[in-house]
Amino acid sequence: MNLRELSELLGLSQTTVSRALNGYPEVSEHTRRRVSDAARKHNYRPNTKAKALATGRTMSIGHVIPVSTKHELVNPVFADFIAGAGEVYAKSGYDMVLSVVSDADEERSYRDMHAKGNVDGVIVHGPKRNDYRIPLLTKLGLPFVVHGRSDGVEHPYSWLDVNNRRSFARATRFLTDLGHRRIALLNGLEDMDFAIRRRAGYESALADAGIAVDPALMRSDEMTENYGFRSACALFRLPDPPTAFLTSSLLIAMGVRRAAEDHDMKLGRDISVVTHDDELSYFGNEGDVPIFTATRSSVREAGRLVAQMLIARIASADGGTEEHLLDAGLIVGQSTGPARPFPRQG
Amino acid sequence: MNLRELSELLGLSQTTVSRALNGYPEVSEHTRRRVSDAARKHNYRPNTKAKALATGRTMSIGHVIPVSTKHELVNPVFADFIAGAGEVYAKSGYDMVLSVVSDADEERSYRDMHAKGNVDGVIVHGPKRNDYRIPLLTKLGLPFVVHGRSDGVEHPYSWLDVNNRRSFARATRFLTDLGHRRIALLNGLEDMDFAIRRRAGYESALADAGIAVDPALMRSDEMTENYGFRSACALFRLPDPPTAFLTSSLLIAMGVRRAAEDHDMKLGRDISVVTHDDELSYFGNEGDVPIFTATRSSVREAGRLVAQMLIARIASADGGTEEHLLDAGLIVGQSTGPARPFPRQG
DNA sequence: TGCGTTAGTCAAAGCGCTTTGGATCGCTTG
DNA sequence: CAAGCGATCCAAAGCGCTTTGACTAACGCA
Repeated sequence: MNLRELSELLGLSQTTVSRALNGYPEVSEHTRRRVSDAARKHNYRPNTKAKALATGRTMSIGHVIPVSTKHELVNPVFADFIAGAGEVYAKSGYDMVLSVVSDADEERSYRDMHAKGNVDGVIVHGPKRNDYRIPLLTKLGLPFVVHGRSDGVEHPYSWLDVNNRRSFARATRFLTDLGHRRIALLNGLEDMDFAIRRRAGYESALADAGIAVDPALMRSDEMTENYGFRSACALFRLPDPPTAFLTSSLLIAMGVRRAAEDHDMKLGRDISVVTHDDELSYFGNEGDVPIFTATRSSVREAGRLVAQMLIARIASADGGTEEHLLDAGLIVGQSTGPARPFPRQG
Repeated sequence: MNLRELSELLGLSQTTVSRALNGYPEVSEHTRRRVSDAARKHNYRPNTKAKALATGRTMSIGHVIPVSTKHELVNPVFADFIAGAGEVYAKSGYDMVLSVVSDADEERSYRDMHAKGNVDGVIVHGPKRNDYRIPLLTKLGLPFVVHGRSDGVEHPYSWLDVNNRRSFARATRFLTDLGHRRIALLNGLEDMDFAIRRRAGYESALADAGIAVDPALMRSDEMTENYGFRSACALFRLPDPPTAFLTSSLLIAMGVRRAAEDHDMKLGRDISVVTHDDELSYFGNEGDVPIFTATRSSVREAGRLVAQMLIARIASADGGTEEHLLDAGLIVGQSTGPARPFPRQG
């Protein structure tokens, strides 16, 4: 059922039917009702491609999700981010188109999206420091919003981020207040903007507490459970091991927990862990007293907000940028306690 | 830069340029080269919408990912499945369009996709027993492939599944061989097809070992870490608690591990766990002797295969269906050992 | 009565591509 | 020499929608 058929069926012109359906005022209430009844009855939906071609708007938004070539890894927060964004898209009539792309092909992927014209805008995921995508997209004139920020980019752009620096400073401060002085930082890849900010927060809080930064306690890599496990095991073997860990994701924290338990240490008693928690739906670090003490910020909510920002930006192409800084709360759970000397084995 | 501009630039007709670019034979090698050089130079990409409208093919594939209204939960295996599928799409020039949809709106979502004509085919995720989507899509004539199967659907359709029944039978047998007789099953939601098959495998292996099925040891819910934790805690309180667990996802298994450790029990020594492992990239239940003994099958590889099947199906619309049953291997890890009496507290 | 105004409708152009159905040219063939 | 043919190329139609510009009928007003 297409517009022509529907209009013939009604004995009206395509113009009138189209206008009736799209809420234009130049059509009588009586006809409008007649048209929309018929449309509903025959389950008419305007053909997306034709509509897109005619209006120049595709009503779809691109997400380029990079797959690390090194580990073939997809960041698990995407699932929840996309759930949030998808919710908003569904309400606003947008489609979400995903390109899963090895990070080597990422730039071409953005260029193609623009040239092929199959999206009205894109969301930029996982910005690095001085991320090349921001000037690129600005130059192309493709509307975008960044989830995160990029230190080093001077010109204005729209972004939404959590206050990584502040929240990691708070978390560190929380640990030093508990008496910890050997605090390990298990961060994400060090070229990621968020990782840089988190480290800065950590270092500044250490400085405030008069503790020297020890590079031996700082690690960064892709945020897997195994990375947490291996790192913790290695750190336990140090002559002067840490009594607390600050980790950039729940997965890492779970790895630390596994390592601790393998060493017969209990979280919150023998060793403390604070993690960032994106509130992933299937993890559920919830409850009155959650498992992990955490800096918490819902990535799903971020998805919702970023999607709204982008839609607004597409609608009014006046180029005004918008910046949102979310505050991550510090939630105290079972994984932290006063510093204790490291329990030496044997 | 569009086709008209490019053809004017070259002093050729749009027809010729289009044919040159699409590899039709009616154009001389000399012109073809001239055209493709110019296209490359000006970074010309045919406009997707126009091409789609003209050809009737959108070159994109839909994935409807349902968000459980109950828990607002997105299955974390999607991220990896989509990574696999996306890889294939990228190679074949397809786009992936995602609809994140609360399961109440799911049916409408499929109907809309078909009526709006913005996808050439869809992939059906998470089939339940006798899933209504299969007859629906068949009726609509929208090409599809199911990831999983649906017991109760009679007419033929294309699917790819792992041998859930067999692999869970093997896993159960593995545990009974180790002397376990009280084996708990922590399954996914019981209306899911895979959950039904896994339970069937579990029950048949118990029967083979002459063990009566105890409903008190069987649970099913959405597969979160918390569900694993809470279930294990509850089961530990039984008068006759299980000595082993069979779980449907690594997340559940991690919950069980946490519960065990809270009860001062060690996996593989005091209690055994076998889990299904989708080889999610960020979990990495790897190594020579992985953490968990597991029935293992890569969901990313499944994504690749399903995508290929669908593309083939779209290309040759002759309606022949294809069925693939993958075998999940049983990998022995550190989480299993001979049965021991449950360590009573106090 | 004549004319401007307004509400309601329509025909046709255009979005950027593919594809059908010629057209042209240079050569070979009977 | 006329006809036929392959190799190239082109004009124009069509995909299904929106939107511009025009048209018609009805109405109010001087």
